[in-house]
This record gives sequence, C-alpha cells and structure tokens, in this order.
Amino acid sequence: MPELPEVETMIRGIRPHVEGRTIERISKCRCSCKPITITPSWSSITRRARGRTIIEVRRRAKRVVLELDSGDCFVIEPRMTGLMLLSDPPDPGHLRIQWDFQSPCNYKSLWFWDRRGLGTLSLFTPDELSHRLGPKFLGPDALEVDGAGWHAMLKKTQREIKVAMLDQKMIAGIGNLYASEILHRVGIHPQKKCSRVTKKQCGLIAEHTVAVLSEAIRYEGSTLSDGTYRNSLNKEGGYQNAHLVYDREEQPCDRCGDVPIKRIVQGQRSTFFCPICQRR
DNA sequence: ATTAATGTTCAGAA
DNA sequence: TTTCTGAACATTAA
Repeated sequence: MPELPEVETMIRGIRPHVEGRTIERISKCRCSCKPITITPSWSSITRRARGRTIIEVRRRAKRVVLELDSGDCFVIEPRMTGLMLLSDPPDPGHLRIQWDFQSPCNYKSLWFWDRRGLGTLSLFTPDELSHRLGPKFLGPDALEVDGAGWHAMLKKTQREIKVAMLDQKMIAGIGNLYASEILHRVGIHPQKKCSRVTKKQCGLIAEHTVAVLSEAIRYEGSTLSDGTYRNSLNKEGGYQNAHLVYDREEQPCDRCGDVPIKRIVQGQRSTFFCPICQRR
C-alpha cells in the first residue's frame, strides 16, 4: 500500500510533531507475531538513539527518514502494511516500534505499526545512508523525473513498461497501484515494450506521473478495500475514489464509456487497464 | 480445509 | 549483464 503518496502523507503528518523533539527512549512493542527486521543490533540502536534530537523528517522514495542530531538516520520501510502513527493504531496487536519523546506535547510518542510485518527499521550512519539510499538501490524520485529522464531510462531496457515502472533503481516511488493509474491516463498499454515508447510518450508519462502522484498526495493517499492504509492520525485516505482502473476489473472504463476494465498479471502482480484507451 | 491474493523488497538463480 | 522467481509475513476471500 504505501507508495510515494502514502509515504509522503506519513512524513507530512508526523513532521510537525517529531522534528525538534528529543528521544527519551525507543522500545520494541510486545506483540505475539514474528518480529520485524531491525538493523543493526537493538542494543546499538538504543544506545545511539537515546537523548538524540530528531532534526529532520523526510521521504526518500517509499521510505521514511528520521535524521538525528548525531548524523545517524532512522530509515523505516513500510513495505506492504507499515504505518507511522502519532496515535490510535488500527489495532494494538501490530504495533512494532515506539519512540517516546522528552517534554510533553500533543503527542508523546511516535509508533511504527505493521500488520504483515514485512516492514523494516534501520539506523544508518551518514555513509551507510548515502549507500543504501543512493543510485545503487534507488533511482531518482518519480516527482523529479522529466520526459528526457524517462526516455533515457526506458530506452535501456527490453521489459514491459509497467514492470519497468516498478523498478525502484530506475525510478523510485511508483508502486503497483499508481503504475496502473498513470498508464491509463497516458493511454499506454501496460505490456508495451519500453524500447518502443516514443520521446513524446515519455513526456506524457512524466507529466501524468507528477499529476497522479500529486493529486494522490492532496487526497492523503489511497485506502483500499482491506482498509489497512491510514494517515498518521489513523484516518483513511481519499484517492481510492479517484481510481480509474486499479481494482476495477470488469467495471466500465469512465474514459471511453463502457468497455470493461481488464486485469492481467505481470511479474506476479495485478495490472489493471482499459483495452480500448491503452494502446501497445 | 486448502489455496490464492494483497500495496514491497531483494537475494539468488536463470 | 539483465531479468525473473520466490520468500519474508499476516489476514481475508474464494
């Protein structure tokens, strides 16, 4: 769930209540499920976090970064079901990490909640951070790439466009849901080969990528039918109501009238598209 | 009662 | 080198 717009919503939500605050303690929540992946050792994390001030909250691709006054950075990967919360978890049984802050404020704590538990918590030194968030693992942020950038990326691969859009070291931030929505708005078939996408089409991809992701951010992300995704105050997003193809199999395409939306599988992931509006 | 599906990432194999 | 597969996990629907 958390793709670029959802993670952006998380950081915007927690930033005013987390930046400038000093960590009194960090703790692992006791829950009955398997623990999430944490690096490095817990003892190293507690030692390096206690008493440090969070000087900046930011997003890198689909990750949350909390920078400490020591230069160390927490990096939280929500993956499938992770949330950053200031209060009220969807359920108390899947809280994973709790940061308690000094000096009372509206919100005394910050939580990482994750139902499936595929998410991760890391504490990186500056060197580790630039390596782990650098070009070896993550391409440029999807909001920053123009038509020429897309063209330079796409011409280097033979893959299908929708599969390539999910490759984070090519373009970072787009996930399964928004890839389908963007391609529908551009009018490109998800199975079109990257090498056959024209420069002009790359301009449209860049334009619609920014338009879709920005609008999704304004709506505070998409909460799908399983209801998992919430903002930092446990409130649902609103962009699911604007979806034109995602999770709309067999429903009529709004754009061409009444042709049913199709679902196919690409790289073990569902893709939704309109067979009329989207051409190979 | 199984099986398949769910928004992500990445190591390891092809 | 690039691309593909499966596993990590919890929960729900078929």
